[in-house]
Amino acid sequence: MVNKKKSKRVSLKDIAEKVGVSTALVSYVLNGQEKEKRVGEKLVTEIRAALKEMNYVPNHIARSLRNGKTQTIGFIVTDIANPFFSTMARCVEDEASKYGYTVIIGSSDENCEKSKRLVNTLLNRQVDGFIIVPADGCYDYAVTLANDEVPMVMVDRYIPDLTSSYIVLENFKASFDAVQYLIKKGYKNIGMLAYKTSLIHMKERIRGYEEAVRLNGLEKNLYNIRYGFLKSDIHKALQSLDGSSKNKIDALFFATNTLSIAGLYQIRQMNLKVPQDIALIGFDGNEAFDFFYSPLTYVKQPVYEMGKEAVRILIEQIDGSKKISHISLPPQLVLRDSC
Amino acid sequence: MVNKKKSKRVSLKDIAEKVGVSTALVSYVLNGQEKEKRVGEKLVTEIRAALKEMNYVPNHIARSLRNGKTQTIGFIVTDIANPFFSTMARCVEDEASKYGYTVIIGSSDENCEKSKRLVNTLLNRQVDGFIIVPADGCYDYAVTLANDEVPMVMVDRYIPDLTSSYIVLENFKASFDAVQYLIKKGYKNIGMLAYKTSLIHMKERIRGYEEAVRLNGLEKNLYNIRYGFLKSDIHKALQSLDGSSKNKIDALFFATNTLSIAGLYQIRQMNLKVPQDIALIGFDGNEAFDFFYSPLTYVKQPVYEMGKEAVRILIEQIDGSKKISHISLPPQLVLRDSC
DNA sequence: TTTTTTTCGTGAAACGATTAAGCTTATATT
DNA sequence: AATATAAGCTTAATCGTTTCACGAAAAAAA
Repeated sequence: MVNKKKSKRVSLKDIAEKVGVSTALVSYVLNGQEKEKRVGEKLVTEIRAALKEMNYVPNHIARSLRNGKTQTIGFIVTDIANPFFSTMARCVEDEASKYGYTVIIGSSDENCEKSKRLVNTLLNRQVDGFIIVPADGCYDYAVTLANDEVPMVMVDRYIPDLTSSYIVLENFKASFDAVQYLIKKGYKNIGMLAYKTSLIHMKERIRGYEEAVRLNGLEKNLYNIRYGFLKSDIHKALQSLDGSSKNKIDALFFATNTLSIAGLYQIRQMNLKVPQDIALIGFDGNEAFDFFYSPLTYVKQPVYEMGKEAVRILIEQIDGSKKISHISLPPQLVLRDSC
Repeated sequence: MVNKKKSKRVSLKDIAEKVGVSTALVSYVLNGQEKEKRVGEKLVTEIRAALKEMNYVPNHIARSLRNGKTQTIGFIVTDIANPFFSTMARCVEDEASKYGYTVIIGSSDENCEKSKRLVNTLLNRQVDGFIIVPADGCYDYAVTLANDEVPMVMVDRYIPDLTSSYIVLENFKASFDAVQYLIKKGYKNIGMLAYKTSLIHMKERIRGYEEAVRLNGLEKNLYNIRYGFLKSDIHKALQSLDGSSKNKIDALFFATNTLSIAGLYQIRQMNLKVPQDIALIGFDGNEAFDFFYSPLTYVKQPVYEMGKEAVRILIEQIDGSKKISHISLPPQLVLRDSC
C-alpha cells in the first residue's frame, strides 16, 4: 500500500508545456484529428508519448461545458427497487456504456412533483437525453421536453398525444392472449386486477382483457385498484371471490408485477386453491411466481430488448436523428401450473 | 401543446445585462452572499426579480468545473438487478437527493476489470465520492482511491487492510444467531451454502456458522460455491443431501440472497420436504421466500439504514471530515416455517 | 526571382460560473 | 479640511477543453 499523495490531475496544458506546443495541438491529437488538422508526424508521436507518460485523462466536465454534451442519459422510472425496472436499468446501463454513455437513474414514485423535480435536476446536469417511464397523469414535463426537442424515449408506457419515441409491450395482445388462453382452458368467469389510471399501457391491457371476454360472450369482472392502497383495495376487490358472492369468478388475471405479488399474498391468505378454486395469470415474471405453490403462469416481457432498444433509439436521437420510433415488442405467455 | 422553439438557456450574463450590473453581483445574490459581499438592497431585489422572471437555472456543469465539485456520488454495486442492491440503491438515491446530490449507479459483476473501468469512468466524471461494494479480490483500485483521499465508504463488505469507512452487517452475529437457532430447534447436522471467496463478509458469515457448530460439538458441513457456476455447483453441493450419503444433513443455512433462491430451486427439484427432510434459513429476504411452500425463515438486513448511513458518512467526508467510520448493523432473524 | 499554395503551428475566444483584488464614491474620524 | 474607513460595484482571472481565425515557413508554381 504505497502512500502516494493526492496529486493534481494533469491537464492538456501540462502536456502542451511538456512537449512545448500549444494546447490546440494536443487536443487535436487527443481527438484523433491529427490528419484533418495536419499535425506533424513527429509531434504526433511526441504528444502521444507525453499523454501516455503523464497518464492523462480528459476532464469530462470541462469537455461537457465546452461541447454542451455530457455523454450522460437520465433514466426515470417509477421505482428502481421494482425488479422490472432494476432489470431494465441493468440493460440500459450495459448498453449505454457500450456507447460511452453513463446513466443516472431516478425514481418518481408515480408522482408528478417528483417526476418534475427529477427531470429538472437532470436537465440542470445537462443529460443528453432521457429514457422515461412517464408517471400517471404527468404530461406537462414530457410535453415540455418534447417541445424543447430534448431527446427522449418513453418505455413501458407512452403518452398518446405526444409524438415522441417509445418502446413498449404489445399490451393489448399480451392480455388478450392471456385471457384467451384462460378461456380455452375452460374458465368462464374471468376477472382482472388492474390499476385505475389513465396510463395507456394499463388501458391497453384492460382493453385486451375486455375484448377477449366480449368475443367469447363471457361476463366482465374488472377490479380497478388505486395506487397506494394496495392491500385494502385488493382485499376489497377479491372479496367477491368469496363463495358467498353470486358473481363468483374462476380465474384472475393480474395486470402487473406488483399487482400479481400483492394478489398472491391475498389469495394465500384467503386459502383459495389454485387453480381449482381460482386460476391465475401473472405479469412480468418474478422468482416469487416460481415458488408460489402452484407456479404461476405469466406474461413475460422482453425487458432486456426494451432497455437495449431504448438506448439505441435515444442515442440515435442524441446524434441528431429526427426519426421517431414507435416500437411494440411481443409478449410471451409462460405456461405453468396456475391455470 | 404549445410549440415553443428550443431556446438557449439564460446565463448569469444574461441576467447581469438585463439588470445592468456585473455577473459578480448576480452570482453573489444567487448564492445568498448579498450580505457578506454588501450588495445594495435595491439591486438585490432587482436581481432576484430578474432571476425569477427570466427563469434562470444555474448551469451545473460550469459550476462543477469552477468548484471542482459535482454534487454527484458514484454507487458501485455488483449487480443493480439484484433486489438487495436495487433496494439499497433506492435508499441511497432518496437520501442523497435530500443533500442535493445525484447518484450514478454502476454494476461490477464481481469483476475486477469492470470495477476498475467503472471507478475510472466515474472519476473522470468527477464524482465527489463513492459508495462501493468492493468486488472479490479487487483491492488495488480501492487502495488507490483511499490513497488519493477520494471520499468513499464501502457497504455490504469491506477490505480489511484498508482504513476507509465502511458500513456492514454484523455478519458473524447474523449467521451465529441463525445457526444457534437451528441448534436450539434440535437440528444436529447443519450445513451452510456459501461463496468461495476472500471477501470478508462471507468469511465472517462462515466463521459465525463454524463457531456456532463448534461450540455445540456438532459436525461441520460447509459447501463452498464458486461464482458463476451456481446451478451445477449447487447441485453437487446438495448431493450429499440425498439419503444415500452417510453425511446426511438436516438443516441448511444459505449465506446470501442469490444462494438462497438458487438453493430453493434445487431443493424443490430434489423433492425434499421442508422442514421435515431439511430445515432452511435464508439470507436477505425476498418475496420468493414468502411463497416457498414452507415460508423461509431468514436473516434480515437493515438495508434501508445501510443506504442512509452510507450517504450520510460519505457526505460528511466530502465536506471535509477526516473521521473514519466503521459501522456494523445488527441483523434480525425473521422466524417462519422453514425450521 | 517572385508569387501562390500548402503545411504546420499558435493565439485566443468561447462554454458559464465563482471570487480575489481593485476601484469609486460616500461616510466617519481626527 | 485632511485622512481613514466603509459601502457598493466592476474587472478579470480561473476551471480544462475545443476550435476558429490567423501567421510563418516551406514547397510549388509562375
